[in-house]
Amino acid sequence: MGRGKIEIKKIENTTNRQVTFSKRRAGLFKKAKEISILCAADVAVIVFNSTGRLFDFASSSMKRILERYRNASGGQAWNNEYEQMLSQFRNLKKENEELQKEMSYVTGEDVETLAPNQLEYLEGNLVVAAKKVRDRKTEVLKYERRKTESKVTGLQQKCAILREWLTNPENHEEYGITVCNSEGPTPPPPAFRVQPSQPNLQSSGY
Amino acid sequence: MGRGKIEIKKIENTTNRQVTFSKRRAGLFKKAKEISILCAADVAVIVFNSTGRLFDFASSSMKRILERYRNASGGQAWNNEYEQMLSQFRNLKKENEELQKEMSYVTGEDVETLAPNQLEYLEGNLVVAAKKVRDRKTEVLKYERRKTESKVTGLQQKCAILREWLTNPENHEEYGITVCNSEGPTPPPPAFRVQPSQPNLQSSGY
DNA sequence: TTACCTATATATAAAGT
DNA sequence: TACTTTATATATAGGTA
Repeated sequence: MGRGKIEIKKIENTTNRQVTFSKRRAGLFKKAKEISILCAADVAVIVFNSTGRLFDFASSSMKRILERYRNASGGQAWNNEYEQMLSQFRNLKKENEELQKEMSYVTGEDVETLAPNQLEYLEGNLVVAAKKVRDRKTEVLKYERRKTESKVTGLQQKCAILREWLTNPENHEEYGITVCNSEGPTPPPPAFRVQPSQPNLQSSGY
Repeated sequence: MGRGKIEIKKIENTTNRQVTFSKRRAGLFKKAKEISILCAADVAVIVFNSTGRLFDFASSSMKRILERYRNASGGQAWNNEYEQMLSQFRNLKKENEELQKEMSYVTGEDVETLAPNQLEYLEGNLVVAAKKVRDRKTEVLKYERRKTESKVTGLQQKCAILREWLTNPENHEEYGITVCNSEGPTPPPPAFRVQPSQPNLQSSGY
């Protein structure tokens, strides 16, 4: 339809291509509108031109048509992002429910449903956990005591040095800043990590 | 274009409408294909006919075009469902991480990061939980013992009756099936619910 | 439905302005 | 570059099979 017949293949001349695009886009949208009115159809057209610009037409709400499309196409041609998140979401939800259930067991709140042998096992775990916590508490307290003691020792040494200075003022230069900064010979604690209040726990192994 | 001109308004004759729909749908998709080839455009067309059936055309992957549309339209015309799920997803994830952290504390696995007073508190909770579980276990065991005892009593009664029958065979008809089914007078347990191994825990209150 | 026919309405390629 | 014109290609309404 035009002065000459054209082959359906990419128009290489840029200007020409843009002109044709504008004309045909208008035609396409007009046709879409007509079929939607004539046949009571719901139509959406989405077009990106070769430079990536978006043009769209929808006979009603684009949002609604796309939602409807997602339902009708059975999630088949839906975007990965959505599907992936949906599946991740379900997994998370399941995991969450299990965690909450376990949590309710482990706090002794929802144990009415458990059989005697399960109760036995749970009790054992709780006792072990309590012991671990108690042991750790002891360890920490011991470490802090040691730290404090070494601080005391350090201060005592410092005092001794100061006293020495007062007694023999001519030896001042022999002791430098070194002495003043030393707070004691206590070694760092075994595997003692202090982290901020929100540590990242990725592993679920317990 | 056709034998006669038609007004652009809904075609009331159903057959006619369906025929026109088929023809124009084919035309629309053809035009969409042509513009996509001629102008190197990316085109998607979605059509629902008046009975709700879906027809679609995409010059490349429908999935990709819709994703691209979502980005290009700035999420404006995106479906609520997605946004809502995204926010729910984030909440769940956060909740999940917290639960896992708590779980790791409560099993005594990840207590290195806790301060002495936190350890003290945790230990207290664990001891309380262990006691609750132990108490429940005792309760269940007592209940089961009672049940067994009443079963024994029932059987003893049955035996007595059978012995009685053997002694005085002429009184058989006085005792019916009733006696044989009675397993004892034990009342139902106080708030004792036995559920299958995977109970549904919907409430998160604890 | 589905496909074919054909007169006509429309769309549009290319040229003009 | 953008609008108008115009010759021609295409789409399709209304039939028929």
